[in-house]
This record gives sequence, structure tokens and C-alpha cells, in this order.
Amino acid sequence: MKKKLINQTNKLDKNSVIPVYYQLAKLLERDILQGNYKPGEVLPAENEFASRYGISRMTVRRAISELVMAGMIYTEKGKGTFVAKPKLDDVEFELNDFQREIPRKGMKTGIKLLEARIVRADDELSQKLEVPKNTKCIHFRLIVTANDEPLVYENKYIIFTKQNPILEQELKDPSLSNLAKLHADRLPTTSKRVLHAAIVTDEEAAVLKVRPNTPVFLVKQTIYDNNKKPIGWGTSVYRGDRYKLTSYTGWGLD
Amino acid sequence: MKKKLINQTNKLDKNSVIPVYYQLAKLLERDILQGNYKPGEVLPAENEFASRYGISRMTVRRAISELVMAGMIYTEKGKGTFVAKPKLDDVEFELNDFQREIPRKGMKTGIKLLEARIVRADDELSQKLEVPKNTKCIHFRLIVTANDEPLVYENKYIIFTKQNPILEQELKDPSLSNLAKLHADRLPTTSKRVLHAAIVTDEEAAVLKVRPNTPVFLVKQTIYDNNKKPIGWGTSVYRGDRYKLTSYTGWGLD
DNA sequence: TCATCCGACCTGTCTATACATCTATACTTG
DNA sequence: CAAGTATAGATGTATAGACAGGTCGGATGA
Repeated sequence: MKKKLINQTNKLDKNSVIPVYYQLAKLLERDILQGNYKPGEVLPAENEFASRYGISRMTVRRAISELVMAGMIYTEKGKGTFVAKPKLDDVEFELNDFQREIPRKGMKTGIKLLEARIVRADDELSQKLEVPKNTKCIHFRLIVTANDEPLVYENKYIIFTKQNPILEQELKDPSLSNLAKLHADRLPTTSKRVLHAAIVTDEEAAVLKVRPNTPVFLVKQTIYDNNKKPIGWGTSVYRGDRYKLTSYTGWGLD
Repeated sequence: MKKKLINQTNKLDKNSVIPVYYQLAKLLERDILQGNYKPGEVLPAENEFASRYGISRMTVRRAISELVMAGMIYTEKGKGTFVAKPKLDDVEFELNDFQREIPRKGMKTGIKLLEARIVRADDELSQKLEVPKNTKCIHFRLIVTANDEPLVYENKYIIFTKQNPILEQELKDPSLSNLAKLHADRLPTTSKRVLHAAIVTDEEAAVLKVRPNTPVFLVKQTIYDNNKKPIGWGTSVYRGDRYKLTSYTGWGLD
């Protein structure tokens, strides 16, 4: 017997390869999107679903938990399960990973290492890395290109601990997390980034080959170990005419 | 008997008010952060945990599912459960909601409605809203202030369907989603935003009272109904010297 | 030697049940 | 009438067990 892949009815197929909890979750999602259940309304009780579809309550709970995770419904102990209001004002912008995105468009990406040497921490750097002034650090200066056109200009600093040589290998993945992995003796586990709107400095304009006053995204990143102590710090300057950040919010985004 | 709130040992307290699955999840999280289990390593099997702690396998699974959701571990059917590598390069920037943030800092926020009237869609607008040219829309033009200083300049357009009067009430929440709710007959369920780096135009500089060439965040937003048809469209210009976006990635962020 | 099969072990799904805990309502009691 | 009390009904936690299906290595057989 051929097994259905999509369920457009209100019935569950216990013999399908698709788990029952998933079928029910999709069924509820469809009903909510179609407006059969409206925001704020209470859904039938778990036991009601269980007996209606002839399945166990735990299976119903699994389906409901899927939609709770998706932000579509919420539960209140002792009261019931309710349709949520779409959270249209919570904004999380996604910065597309250029290293993965650009090759997909048929462009060839490159990394040009301008400088990689050991420096002593100045005031700003020692504060960012929470180390004494003059602590040894490795300083990387590089640009990321697509079709030989500069896109990003980066300055990165790692606290110098290992005696590892500075390898060509860095060029494959010059992300702060990878540099930290290669050159620090602590495992990087968390990372903080702050994104600013800015205008290119003269130095950046020269490196990126853009006109003065070009708008850019300026990202300042710190990378930490599992004790929240900094391992590395860096800045990235993204050409504003080549990058944008996108955000999708609400229901039905799969 | 007094009940423990925090478990620093390797034992689970079945009589605690804190659910067993949660205790186990936190215990595993601690072990992973401390490096007792390292990225890529396999964890003990579910049945092993179950018999080790004298609890049911389903309870172990619930604990594991918490950490899977947190991105700390992942499972492979037939093989086992593994410690994930921290995903330090997935970047999602959070745009702080100024309407909620600024009052917290003791500043008073305000909204100044510059204009609210019915217009006819021009080429750009008709394309953004997927309606014929000259379709009636409501155009809002407003600024958001903190301590009477302009912070954001917004232009918003809603497809005109309801005959609702344009009320003072809009001023309480002039978000695109709220305007759509008040003035459109379809329920807004999803929203797309694109953030650009830009420099103020002369008009924006005048409204925001900033110097020419000030960097800004330019956000273009479209709001859709449950059939992914546009309801409204708008642009927001955030002063670059007052706004920044932050992102935290990796483990142990709770 | 090499390929196949089988069994041990793992996670994934589902069930039926029990009890805890919270909410709202109806009822009892002073 | 007011305050406290039972009760029904909802979700939350936990159990023990069954079976499905993927993985891997070792035993078996050609």
C-alpha cells in the first residue's frame, strides 16, 4: 500500500512513515494559519484531542510542544492551551555568512592576509582582552574578496599563548573562532558581536577601494572561553553597498 | 525537610520541587561546560543514564531534548548522543526595542506624528505592496524621540481598506504591525525586514537634526497576512550614533 | 579472503497510567 | 453576605514497557 506524504484531511494515518505527533502538529498549524483558531483563543484540551484522534495524550503533548517551540501557541498550567499572537516586533537580523553565500552565486571568494605578527597590547586592546598592558598578542589584518573585489576588512587579535607558527592554513578560515582555536590554549565557547553603522575611515576606504563617506557595517567581536574570559577581539568592516541583513518574524516560516 | 534549590553534586533529588529532567539537564550542561565531555565526544546512552540515576528513560530523553534545543548536543539515530561544537559563526543580531529599552534608562520617549493621510500608490509602493498603481493607501510619517531628541524617522504605508478614522491612538504604538491591525481587514502574521547601512539624506538629516553624512541604519519592512500577501510597507531610519545591534552566540548563554 | 547475515546496542515513536499542581467554579459554613 | 472549602478539569511530571529502525562489529559460510 502506498503511503501518503501529505495530509490534507483532518485524519491521522497511524501507518504512515510520518510520525503521528508531526502529522497532528501540521494539522493544528494549518488550522491556526487558516484562522480556524484565532489568536488568544483556547484550543481543545489534550485529552479531547487524544480521544478525538484515538491516540495517547503523550503523543498529543509532543505535537503541542512542537508548536510551542515554534512560538505559535502557549500553555498555561491549569487553564489550557492558547493560540499566541504573532510576535512581529521581536527582531533578530541574520547576517548572511558571506563565505558560504557568495560561492553559491557563482563568485569566487578569496582571503588576502595583509599582516600577521606578534604585537603588544595597547590600552584599548588590553581592556578588551582583560589582560595587562603589553601582553603579547597576535595581530591579523586581512581582507575578504569576491571576484577579486574587496568586501570586508578585518583586524583580529588573539592572546598569544601557544607557540604555533602562523600558517597558511589560517587563510582557509580566518574567523576569530578558528584563529582562537589554532592559537589559544583555551576552548572558545561563546562570542559577542556588536554591530554599528559607520562611515569608512580613510585607511578602510583605501583597503576596500571605495569612495570616502561610503556607509559600512562595523562589527566588533569578542570571543570567550567557557569561563567567560576573553580569548580574542576583532573588528570587521563590511561594505554597506554589498551587505544587508534580513529578518523574518512571525508565523508560518518553517 | 528543607529542599535544595541548587544541585552542585552528581545526584538528583527526586523530592525536589525542581523537575528531575531539569536537574539532569543542568548537570549535563555543567559537565559539558567544564569539559568533562568534549565537543564531538559521545555521551553515555540513555539507558545508561536511566539506570545510573534510577530514573525512567523518558525522563532522560526530556533532559537531553532540552540540551538539544539549546544547541549544546545532538543525537544520531542508532549511534548515540554527542557533544556539539559551539556554533560561533551563526550570527543573529538583536535590534533592541527602543520603546521598551529607553524608558528603562530613565528617559522619556515620545512619538511625533508629522503626517497621516491617504495617498495613491506610486510605482515603487504598488510594487512593494503588490497592488495596482494608484491604489489608496494610508501614509504615516513620524519620528520617535527620547528626551525630545529625535532618534528614528519612519515612513509607513498601509493598504487602505477599513474606513477607520486616523486616531490619536496610533501614537501609542505606531509599529507597522499595529497600524496594520488597526487599518487593514487582514490579520498580519509575518514580517520581513532588511537592514542596510546608509547615510542620511538631506530630508532625514533635517528631521533627525543631525549633520549631513551621519551614518544610519535603514530598515525596510514589509508586513504580510497569513497568505503571504503584503498589508503594509515602511522604512525606518535609525540614528547610527544612538543605535547598535548585539549578538551572543555559543554555549552557556541561558 | 571476502561478502553476507545476525545480533547487540542505540535513538525514535507511541502507549497507558499515575499522580502533582494549578485554575476556576460551585458549594458550604459561619 | 463573606470567607473558606470542596471539586472538576486542565496542564506538568514521571514511569515502565513495547516496538521500529538505524549502526556497527563479529560470526558464519562460500
